[in-house]
Amino acid sequence: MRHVPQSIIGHGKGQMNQEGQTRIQREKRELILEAALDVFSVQGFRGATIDQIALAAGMSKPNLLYYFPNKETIHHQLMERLLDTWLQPLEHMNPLGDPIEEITAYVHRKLEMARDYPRESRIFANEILRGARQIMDLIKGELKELVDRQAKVMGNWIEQGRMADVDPYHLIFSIWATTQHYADFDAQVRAVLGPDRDGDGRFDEASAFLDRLYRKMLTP
Amino acid sequence: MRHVPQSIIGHGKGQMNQEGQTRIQREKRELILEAALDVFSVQGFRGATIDQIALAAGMSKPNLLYYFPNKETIHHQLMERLLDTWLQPLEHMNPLGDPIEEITAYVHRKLEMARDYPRESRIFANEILRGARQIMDLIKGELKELVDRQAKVMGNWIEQGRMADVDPYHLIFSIWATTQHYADFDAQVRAVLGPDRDGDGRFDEASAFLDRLYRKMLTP
DNA sequence: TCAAATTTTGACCAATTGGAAAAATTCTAG
DNA sequence: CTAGAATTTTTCCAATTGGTCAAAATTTGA
Repeated sequence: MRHVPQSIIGHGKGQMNQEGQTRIQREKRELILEAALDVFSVQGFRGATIDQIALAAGMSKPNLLYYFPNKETIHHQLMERLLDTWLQPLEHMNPLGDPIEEITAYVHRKLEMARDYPRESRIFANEILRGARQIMDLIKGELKELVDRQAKVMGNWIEQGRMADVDPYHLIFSIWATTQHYADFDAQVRAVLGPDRDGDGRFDEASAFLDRLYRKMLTP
Repeated sequence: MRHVPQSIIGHGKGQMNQEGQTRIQREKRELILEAALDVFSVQGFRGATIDQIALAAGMSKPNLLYYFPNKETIHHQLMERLLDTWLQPLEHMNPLGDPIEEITAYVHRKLEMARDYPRESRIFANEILRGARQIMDLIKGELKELVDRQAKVMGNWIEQGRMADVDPYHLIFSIWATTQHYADFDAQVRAVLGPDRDGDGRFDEASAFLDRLYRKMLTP
């Protein structure tokens, strides 16, 4: 009989723990998602094959399909978990801090993420380019709520005359755009800057540039 | 015998014109590239099938393959032609004009392109996300040369104290990022702004926002 | 140790897809 | 009109790929 690992707790005289997952299941799922991150971020959803992911995870395709029912589920689950990481910097904006420092700090954190987690950035870019079909619920839910909340914080700052009067939503969009650009369009950035400025130097330059850009814009 | 439409001028007692293309060839190639733009911009390179493109162009798959030898060639040729359109706004920057007006005008033109030609923007985003394998030569050639040239123009403006001292390359990147964001990440932008601000209003808001952003940054 | 449960494997299948070959049809210059 | 060239259609194929299934191997709690 085919065994579905997502079985209910207490089913049979199982050897599962409280989470309904065995040790091996936890480890292998983790391994698969990590491999999927590698493959999806380079190949996109349609371009990635289950075989590639399985290979990257060091197992056979049927073995992988023992842990996830299909490709879409892998992708969706990966997305869900990445969104949290991805939004974290925005959560950390402190309403009690100085507006300009808070926002530029956010810019820097976001740029660091583009540098340190380019795979995550590219997977999102890919998914949203395609219309975000698989995560539209998350975007209209979790993500929108967070943005709405922080936009309100900025709105208050503006009312108090502590930062320039700019549309908070478009401000956030511009921060996303300018920072993620260095991950998503890396190939172009490198090609244009040339082999001279090849190391991670471009991120330092970008950091200085964006700092000036936003300080100037936000100063009332 | 299989006929290769790309035959040499003067071969046989052909009925071709000077360009080595018959009327039908010109029309059909055009039709195919337009259809390919539709399909590739939505599905990406791997996701698009020759069948889909053929259907969109109103012909059969083998018929399409009479005009283009394979999928890659269609994509590459489409890319080549789009790059010109895409770079045009940057060419129009006038070294003799006022720096701030020239650059903000560029921003506005670029934003209008994101609004009016989102398919083109998305195809590029997709290609560059994938490492730009198919157009790296164009990026390192045509595109880089244009950027280098305009970066030099900006460098002169900076030397003359007519605009703030910012890295021209990162300035250009930021303009690309912020404007194309509204085409490439359209799904997210719409979802976050909600159904209220649904029309083309977001582009007007973005236009005002970016105008302020760059005027403030560029003023010495 | 051992039996039940879990994990892995190997063989397999059906659908999709890129592309080839050749016959059939349609154009077009003279 | 007509012959040769260009275009379109029909048929087909091989590779890839998502996914299934049953049997074999391994792990685990008692």
